[in-house]
Amino acid sequence: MTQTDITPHGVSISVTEASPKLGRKRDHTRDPEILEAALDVLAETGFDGMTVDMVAARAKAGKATLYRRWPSKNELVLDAVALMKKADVEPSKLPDTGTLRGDLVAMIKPPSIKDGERKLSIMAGLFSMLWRNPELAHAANAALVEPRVAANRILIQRAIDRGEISAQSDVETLALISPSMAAYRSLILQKPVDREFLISLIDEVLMPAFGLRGGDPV
Amino acid sequence: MTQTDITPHGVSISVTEASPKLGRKRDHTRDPEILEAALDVLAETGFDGMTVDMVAARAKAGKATLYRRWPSKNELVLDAVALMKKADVEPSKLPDTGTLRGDLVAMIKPPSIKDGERKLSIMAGLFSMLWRNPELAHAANAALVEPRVAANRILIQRAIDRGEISAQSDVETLALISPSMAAYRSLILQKPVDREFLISLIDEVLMPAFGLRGGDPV
DNA sequence: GATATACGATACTGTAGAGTTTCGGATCTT
DNA sequence: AAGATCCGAAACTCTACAGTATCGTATATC
Repeated sequence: MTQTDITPHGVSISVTEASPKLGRKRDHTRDPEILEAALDVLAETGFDGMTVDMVAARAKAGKATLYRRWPSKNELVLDAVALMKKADVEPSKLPDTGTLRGDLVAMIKPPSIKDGERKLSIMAGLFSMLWRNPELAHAANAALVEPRVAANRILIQRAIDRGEISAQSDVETLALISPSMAAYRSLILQKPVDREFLISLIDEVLMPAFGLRGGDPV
Repeated sequence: MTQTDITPHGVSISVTEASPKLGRKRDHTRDPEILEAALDVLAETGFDGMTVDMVAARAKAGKATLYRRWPSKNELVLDAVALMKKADVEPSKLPDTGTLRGDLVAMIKPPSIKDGERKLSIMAGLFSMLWRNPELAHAANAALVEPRVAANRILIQRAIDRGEISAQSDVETLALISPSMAAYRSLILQKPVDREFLISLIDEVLMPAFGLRGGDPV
């Protein structure tokens, strides 16, 4: 399971599997580039606005090359979304400031905000598709949202463990607040999910919901 | 401004405006039926999956009839979404139980839940479209979400006025919590926004955020 | 360096659906 | 009742795009 072994989506095209004694090997090193291009186009135009030609052009690849690797636009997008999982937050890299609020604030550094914005764009682009494709809906949630929710879960659990917040707290619901409101704000209100918003979210909603008071030290 | 004067979307097609001395008048009484059919199809298949033929079939109308009234599928959908505004919650009909929690719980009676589900379906169907059409995004928010947020604002303001919750409460942010989390749960998690969820939302998130304790008397 | 193969570019095919036109029948107006 | 106009149905055109096929070029393997 190497790093480059990304998302073969299980579809083996070559049935004959003839022995390639001579010639050129299939260059799979460009797969991630193509998938990233697909994500860009997806985020910019949405699934239905997105054409395979756009993706090919963006990746400077031939359309035929894309079809050599993915049997359809659907599979391409599915793989592209799956690629996002690589950005999973490692538990060991989570902030550990000693207070829940400190941890939450530490989570919203600029690179994280930008990453979040891209994920929301991709999510928005997927939506019409999502509605008719439960498999994709699940994959999208797993790749785009669940990592952040999982991180929140860990931070909250830590706060419970050190007695900062009540052990009766509903971790599952609480971990969903921030992603929920960020998604709504971005996807529906089409307003930016910036530091100011996230801070006010922490102080106005999250901290009270944890039974704590929001603070000013940012 | 009569009741039936729904959504002329400002496009006057008849340039000549010749005097129709004889014959049959255009039957605009069916416009709402057609728009409701459009909303149904939209909720079921999403904007991009929706075809004008589907809408015509559902409304038992000819496709030509639709195009006689709306210049394009876009305008049709725009008008259909605008139609939803009719379901605006009248402030005078809002519950007034004496406590904020009582009011909030009273808001989630079954018919309201069903209405909310339909709105979320429509919202989901619109999404890919929304992404490329800010005008529609605004109209959708105004018609589908804003009414509920406005109702929440009123309930919260009342609670402030009678001293139940702090006057420093951020009404705007707090009014958004419930719609945000409901939308996220439905659109992204594709889980039902049912009474159980809404109650736990009130008790686990809203009430603490208001500085109150959730109660059991449902 | 020869050769087989993958590559990017581009031309092509097939289909689905937006929007138009046509037409016989229904219905409002006088 | 008569005539003008609207209706639903269905056939039609046109365009966009998914997916395929072709071709000259580039490159890895031998």
